[in-house]
Amino acid sequence: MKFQLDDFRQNVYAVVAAIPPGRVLTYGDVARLAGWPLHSRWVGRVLSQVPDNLHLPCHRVVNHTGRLAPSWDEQAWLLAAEGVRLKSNGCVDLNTYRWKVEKIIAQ
DNA sequence: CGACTGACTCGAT
DNA sequence: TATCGAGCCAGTC
Repeated sequence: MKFQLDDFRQNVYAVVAAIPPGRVLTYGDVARLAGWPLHSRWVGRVLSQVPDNLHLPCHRVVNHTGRLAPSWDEQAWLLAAEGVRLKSNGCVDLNTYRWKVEKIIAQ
């Protein structure tokens, strides 16, 4: 199956939209759930291009260490508003907030 | 065609 | 958790 950015993007949207409030996912998780485990980098690219009118909770997506996206200060604020407590170094506590899900998109 | 880039990840330290 | 290095993959120039 050839990689299609449009399909991938749709899956990413679906995955991100399904993240419950107060939980977070890593880019790798989103990529895996979207059906393309090796495209974690593409998740970041897609999320950076997601139109505002979709109102996706992309602030609930962080990298695998819990670090937030660079040059996006609003993310920390949004997370805090949902009760996600950041560690003093600005990282999300993945052990506490990482969303544990097997699979939400049928391939 | 090739080099570079990135909101990434993983293993070792 | 932090840092390093190597691997990753499609887009861009």
